[in-house]
Amino acid sequence: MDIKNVKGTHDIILEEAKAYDKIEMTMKSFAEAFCFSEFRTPVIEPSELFQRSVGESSDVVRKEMYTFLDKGDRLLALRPEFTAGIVRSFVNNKLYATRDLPLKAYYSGPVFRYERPQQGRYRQFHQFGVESLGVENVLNDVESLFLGYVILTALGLENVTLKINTLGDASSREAYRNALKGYFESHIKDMCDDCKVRYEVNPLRILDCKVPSDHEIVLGAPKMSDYLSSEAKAKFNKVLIALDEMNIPYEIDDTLVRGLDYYSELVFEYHYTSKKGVNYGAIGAGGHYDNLVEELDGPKMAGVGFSFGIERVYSVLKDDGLLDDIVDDIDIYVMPLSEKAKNQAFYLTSGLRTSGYKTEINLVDSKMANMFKKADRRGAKLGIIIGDDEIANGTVIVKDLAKKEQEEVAIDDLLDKVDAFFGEGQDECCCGDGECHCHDHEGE
RNA sequence: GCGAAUGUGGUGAAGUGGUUAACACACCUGGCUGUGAACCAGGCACGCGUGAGUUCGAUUCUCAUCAUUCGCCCCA
Repeated sequence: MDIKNVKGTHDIILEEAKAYDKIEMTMKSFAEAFCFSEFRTPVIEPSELFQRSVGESSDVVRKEMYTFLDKGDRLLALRPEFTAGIVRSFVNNKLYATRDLPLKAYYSGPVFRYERPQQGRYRQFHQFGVESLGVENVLNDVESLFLGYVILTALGLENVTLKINTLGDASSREAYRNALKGYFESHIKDMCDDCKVRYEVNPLRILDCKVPSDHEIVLGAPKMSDYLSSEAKAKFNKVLIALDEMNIPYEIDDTLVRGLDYYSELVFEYHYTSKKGVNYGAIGAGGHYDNLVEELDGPKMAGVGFSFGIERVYSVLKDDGLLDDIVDDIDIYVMPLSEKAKNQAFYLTSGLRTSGYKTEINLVDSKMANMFKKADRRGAKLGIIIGDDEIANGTVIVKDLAKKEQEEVAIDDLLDKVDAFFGEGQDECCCGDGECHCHDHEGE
């Protein structure tokens, strides 16, 4: 086939899909425990939504958005992130007036950015995240930050580095912005083209520049911390105290600015280096925003949130061997030995399936040896063999595939036999209803 | 947007300016017509990303193009 997946997209299939499911279930269950509620917002939104929220000066909007005209000449965009859509939904549905605040939402789904694909970077990728809207207490900032930390820990990641910084409140940023403008005024002519644009739209972002010659200049720039208002300092300190109290290790990184324009006050990133020493950079990030809700025509209220890149979390977990326990094994493999036996075996298989056993049947003509091979490949624990002799006797052969022991069982006794086999030596199913026998209920 | 590497079957891959494109794994068939191993005998790329050029002749050389992967920027 010469039709291939679109550049930068990837198929999440089979065992990988199973792993993604586990990751998302873990994230969701903790979000629920923190009393966040799920929001499912559209993949397509008016392009303007992101221009106003994420910001014209951000690379995400400037050059990475998937925008297009629909048949009604509306300029739409595939969402490059979730926050804008969540806030839009919050405002459209007037939740600020009808629900208790802060309104706490979580989300999970695909997002799109037109970038050059490479390690840990896709054009369609998946994010899980949360937003608290209408926050007044910095402890709500800490709540989100802590949730992200708890999730990563629960997934088994031990050496998460939490980097935090504060961008200050409006007056702090205004003062700092002016200071930066003043500092860079004499240097800007020697700096890269990106920085020239940043100088005009958002001088703060110049600090993020990685061009070596520019970096020299950046080193001499004024520091945010010197321009923080006393209120901003106090807020940031409250966060730090809370983190200390909760024994969450962090690093203050005063070069941390974030690429989306709506952040103010607290910003943070979760970094990770795998046990093999591969630095995956930020696997999740977030922060506080004072003006976004108002910017999108809602009341003046602050929000805070973070998001994880599921692909990156997956890579990190895989690299550290934390996904090795995920298997897609089946319970029972049914092997009919004749055309006539296939029918009988099929009815029997259907019965086992409705009883909750993951049962597969071989319906292609195969030699017995091949069927055993297939049973092994699928990880089946039990084999059921049925041939013309068994049909004549009203029995089947039930074989413990690991022990290679078998016995002939009357068809009427089959389910009891199977129940007995899977009942013993295994923990009681967490569903507790005695019906479900699958082994995949971790995280439910 | 910039830079680098790679492109041979189901998979991993070797290879050469010229007759049958190694080898291994997987898979299929038969030996063995009801039991998972092993063994034996066969089968499995009319094709070496695509297009053009050089040449008597190209999978092998040149150019272009596309794709993949990786790095930079930026980001999850």
